Amino acid sequence: MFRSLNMDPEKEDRIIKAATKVFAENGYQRASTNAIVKEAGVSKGILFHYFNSKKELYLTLYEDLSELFAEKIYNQLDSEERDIFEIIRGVSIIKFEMFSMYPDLINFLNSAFQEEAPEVKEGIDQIKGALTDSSFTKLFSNIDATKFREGIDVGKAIQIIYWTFEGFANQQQAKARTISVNELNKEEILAEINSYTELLKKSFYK
Amino acid sequence: MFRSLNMDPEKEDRIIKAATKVFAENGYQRASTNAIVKEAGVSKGILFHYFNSKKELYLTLYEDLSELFAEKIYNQLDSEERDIFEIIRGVSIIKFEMFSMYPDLINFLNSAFQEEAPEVKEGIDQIKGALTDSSFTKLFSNIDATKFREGIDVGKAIQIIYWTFEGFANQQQAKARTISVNELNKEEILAEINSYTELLKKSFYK
Amino acid sequence: MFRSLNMDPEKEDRIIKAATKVFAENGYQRASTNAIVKEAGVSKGILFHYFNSKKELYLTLYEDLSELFAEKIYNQLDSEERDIFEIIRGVSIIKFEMFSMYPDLINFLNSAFQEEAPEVKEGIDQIKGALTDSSFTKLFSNIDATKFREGIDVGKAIQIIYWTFEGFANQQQAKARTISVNELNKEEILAEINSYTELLKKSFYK
Amino acid sequence: MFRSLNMDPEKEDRIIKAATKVFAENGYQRASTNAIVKEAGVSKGILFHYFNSKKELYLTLYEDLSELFAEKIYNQLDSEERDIFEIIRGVSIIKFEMFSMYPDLINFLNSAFQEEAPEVKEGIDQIKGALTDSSFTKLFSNIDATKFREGIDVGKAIQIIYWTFEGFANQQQAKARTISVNELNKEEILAEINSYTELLKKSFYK
DNA sequence: GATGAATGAGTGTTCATTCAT
DNA sequence: CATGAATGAACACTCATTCAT
Repeated sequence: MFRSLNMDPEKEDRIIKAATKVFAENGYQRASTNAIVKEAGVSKGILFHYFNSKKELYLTLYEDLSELFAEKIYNQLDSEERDIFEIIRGVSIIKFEMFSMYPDLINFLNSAFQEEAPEVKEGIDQIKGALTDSSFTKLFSNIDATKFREGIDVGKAIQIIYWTFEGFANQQQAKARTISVNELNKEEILAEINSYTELLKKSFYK
Repeated sequence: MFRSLNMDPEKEDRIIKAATKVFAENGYQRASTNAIVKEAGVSKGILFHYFNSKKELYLTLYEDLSELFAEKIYNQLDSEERDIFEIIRGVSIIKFEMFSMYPDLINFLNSAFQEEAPEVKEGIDQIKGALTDSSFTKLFSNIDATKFREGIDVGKAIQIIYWTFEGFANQQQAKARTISVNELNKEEILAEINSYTELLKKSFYK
Repeated sequence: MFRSLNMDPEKEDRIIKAATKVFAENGYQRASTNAIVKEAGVSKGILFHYFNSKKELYLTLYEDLSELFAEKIYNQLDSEERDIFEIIRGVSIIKFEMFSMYPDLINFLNSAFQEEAPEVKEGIDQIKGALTDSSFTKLFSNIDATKFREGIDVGKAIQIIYWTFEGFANQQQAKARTISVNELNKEEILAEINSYTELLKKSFYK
Repeated sequence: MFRSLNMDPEKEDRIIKAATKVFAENGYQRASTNAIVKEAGVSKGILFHYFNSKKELYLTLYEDLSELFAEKIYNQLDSEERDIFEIIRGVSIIKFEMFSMYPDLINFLNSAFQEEAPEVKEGIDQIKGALTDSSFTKLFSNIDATKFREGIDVGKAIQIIYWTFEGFANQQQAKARTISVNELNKEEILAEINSYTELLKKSFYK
């Protein structure tokens, strides 16, 4: 997966993991290459030997993790599914599970989403654009419009649904900073996802 | 408005404007006090004479601009209005107009909203909390629930409406980075706000 | 006492006291004029109006407090006394009492004694020289040499006695940093002064 | 001796020497890292690469030079010697010779002895404590008390002897600031050390 | 006389990147 | 291939002194 010249795969992995963690925790600017090499237990030189600059490291990471994430979604999601709520719930659950398993990955992706540093902003947007075109819109392009009530602008309805789940996810993440996730509130969260789903279905569906 | 000891008001203004701009464009961390004093055309010393630290400058700015913004909202909004769509449309329009007049102010507030730098995060949250309690929730506390259809969870419906307009605003802002706002798309944007309003009303209201 | 041009005596006093304290606690270099004016509750300008520079403030202070101290010694000491032990014991006790009443004064004088900052070092030495010549050596110039045993170099013996009490004072001061002085150890200290006196008398006197 | 990771020993030496000199001449506070790197002819970065802060540089220096000094004393002193005058004369001579060879070292150690800067004071005391316990008191713990005259408090007598030589050393050092040491006064100084020794022996010994 | 706003060189420290080994 | 020593510009912040009011 990673475009290695001659990379020792174990060392590769250590750098990837360390960089993901450090970038996720600090954002692009605050993350120092020193912290990354220290966390990875490798030398300074090797980092710049493989990735030529901090920027390239970040963007490579972003691209690869985004792809990994998209693949996961693509593989685990029933591609025949045409009900938008089922699609979004599916995505939410996959995201939720990945967060339990690879919190750094999800945190990195989220922090990248709102990264402001000009050195990488453009690069992020380009990668995001490419990915969105190739896989993300696909997700929403096949929606079964016949389930919506007459007179409803389906495109806009989909946007509303999307923003709702996005807003909800942000809300949960904000909470998660103070309260640690455990089984108890996992149930609660899923229940609340269902409430929003029901409400939107009742409103938009026939 | 600004707690100046005896600041020359013109110099005060230059510092405020410069800091707002530089912070808005770079976020807390990347923004350098050097860039601010250069932009403002003042000496290094004077900045620290009035604001004791970069952190204090940022937080003072945030507090004052938030208040200014909240006041504007408070003054221009009909406080008798109990229809949530009218409230949110009002807020959106005020925001929109302020962005045309003081783009740095709005950009600063938005960037503060998602600021990650630990030096100021807590401070931002505190100020936000104080403001939200005193004025923002007030906005939504008085909603006329009788307009909603039977069986609809009004609290959740309000959240959806809020997230929708928030998502829309973000979308517009993202576009605005590449395309400059002009009269033409102002009309379009307002039209689209209306479309979303109609759609949500049709779905949630009796 | 202080060479005031037109100084408001009450303001004068506040500056003097504040400067003594701040210099005593921080030494010349670390003491900031800001801290002094803040402590004194006066404006920055007035400090530099009366004393033209930090250096002049320090040296003026040093000179005046030294004189004050020398005067106190001179007044309270029996000038007819020709026994060196009585003289030194007298000085020690006066110092000790002054420390209880004006700790900043004594602390300032002590810190000045070992001040390293080149801006003031020379000035201190000059003042010290002048004072020592005019009053301090006088103290020791009149010693009754006949009390010493035959064959003893009286000048050197006096030096030894002087260094002993100086060393003892430093030792006490070092202790005082951790333990606060109270009545109990005041007695102890005086007792120990007496022991050293006895020992030296037994050794040097006939 | 110095805990260098992989320091080029010649560069190491330059930094050490420069820092010793600059600290000795200015004390902790006034000594600037700029002055040190300039004196050493190295880059700013490298100083902080090896020593993480000015404080650490100072304390490392202090510890190493103290040890070096203690070792020298330990090695050159006859450990069987139980006559306090011989011990102290030995120490004085070693100190004197070291001052001729490494004046900065001795000056640094002396200035550290009376360093007031709060950033390093505690650290100095800790190191001093550790050293004193391990080696210095050892020097005085084995004194032959039988040489002292009857009725003399040996502990106090030792203190007097110690303070005398300390006072003498300070006096010489103060002089040395204005007059440079040369062979001529080396002889004089040793002669004077002998006079004080004789006087104290005559007074305290049987 | 009295104020405190204003200056700008100076401080300790950080950091991405390079390169001799 | 791999190391980590080395660089130096940039950073936030301080401070004695001046001067318009």
